[in-house]
Amino acid sequence: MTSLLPVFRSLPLHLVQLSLSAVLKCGQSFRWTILPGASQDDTEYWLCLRDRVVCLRQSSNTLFYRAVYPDPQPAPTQKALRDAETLVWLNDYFQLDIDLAALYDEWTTRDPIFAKIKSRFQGIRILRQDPWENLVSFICSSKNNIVRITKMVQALCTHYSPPLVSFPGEDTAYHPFPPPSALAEPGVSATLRSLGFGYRADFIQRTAKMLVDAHPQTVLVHNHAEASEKWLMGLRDRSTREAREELLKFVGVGRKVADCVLLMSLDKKEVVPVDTHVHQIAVKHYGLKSASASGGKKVAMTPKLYEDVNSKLFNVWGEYAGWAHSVGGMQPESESFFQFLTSFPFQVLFTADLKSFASYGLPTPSGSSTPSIPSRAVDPIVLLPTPPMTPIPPQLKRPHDDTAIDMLKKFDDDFGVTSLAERVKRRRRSA
DNA sequence: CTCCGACCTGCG
DNA sequence: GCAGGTCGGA
Repeated sequence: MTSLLPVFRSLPLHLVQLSLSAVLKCGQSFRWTILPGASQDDTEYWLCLRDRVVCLRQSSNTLFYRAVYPDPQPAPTQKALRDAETLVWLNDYFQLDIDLAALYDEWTTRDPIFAKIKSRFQGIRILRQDPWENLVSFICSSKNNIVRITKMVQALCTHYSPPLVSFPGEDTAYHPFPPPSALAEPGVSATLRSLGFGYRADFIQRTAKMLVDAHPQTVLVHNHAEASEKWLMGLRDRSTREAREELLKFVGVGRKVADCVLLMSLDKKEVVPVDTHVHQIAVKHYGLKSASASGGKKVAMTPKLYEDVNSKLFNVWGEYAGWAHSVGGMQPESESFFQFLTSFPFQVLFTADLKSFASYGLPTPSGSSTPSIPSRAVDPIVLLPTPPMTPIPPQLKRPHDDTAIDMLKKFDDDFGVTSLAERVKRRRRSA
């Protein structure tokens, strides 16, 4: 089994430019499989594309990549081509031509609030995702949380797209994201409801049908993008306003979802999607005038308010405001911040790997400021073992000491909030 | 054009 | 009873 996995190739890339542990679980893409290793840089991230499963691993200064195919024994020339393709995909998906360090510098200059939090959240960048997958994923996101969205997207793939690769002795096969035509059939809606999609089931089926009807398939080529997917991709070349207008025609797609898609798959880097938490952050940290006097409790997100928040943050952060929001949105008020803190890889860090916090762009425990980088990061490509597919040990699922709570208190102090430590305690008690 | 309730499911 | 939203009718 292990022998079927190709060796890793390496790409020089500093953690400042990309932090997989932060980016792949922060609510942009919901389809990455996390295979935890003994330590953080043994962790692997797997994503099933149309024709291959991409596997990534990261050390402080290197990104490691390989891909697994349905046909594991290609001709040598084919093999080289595949590696080249994977590298091209990586560059595109992570937008590695964009210098994130330079952007952080610019946001630091423009925004003292950003300057204060940036060291904790290094390497957070916007992915350049597939528009169709992105659209469906965010239709799922309304009134929802990351964990459940992840389950829904996974269910979508296993039920509506044939497995691309599977491994003997493992129960999980890897499925690509299903094409629009697979979700456009009338029966899909009922099936998705039975899978727990709730009211989003109808949105997804109807959106898929609208797309397929408007851009019918003339020729079906296996593993290739359908006409409607290409049309969606073409929105990258339209203006932000035009592209948004098109997206808003779909059911289940309001301003927030449309803006997420514009930012995360249609190259509209200046767009800041506004949710209730981003709104709160804009009021608290960026002096947005609160609509409801001093109370500031629950204000309905009207189109006008949306525009106010949106343009306010654009003015603060500038041309790459949407990218800045993915970092600035990681403030203690934000739900994504909380989910990020309590999500799996983070919790293992809390308990198992405190010394290397800084290397993951995460808060360093007071006292230690030196990120300890494992020395074998120099040449781990062939030597690294295949990551274990064992489930997460139960004792690692929750912090077993109070270190995590202490760190959260430090966050609370720094930001003048009192919620995080309490919320984690509550959550732990109920677990 | 703004306001308001309903909508699935899951978790506190 | 409410959640990172959207729809449709008043």
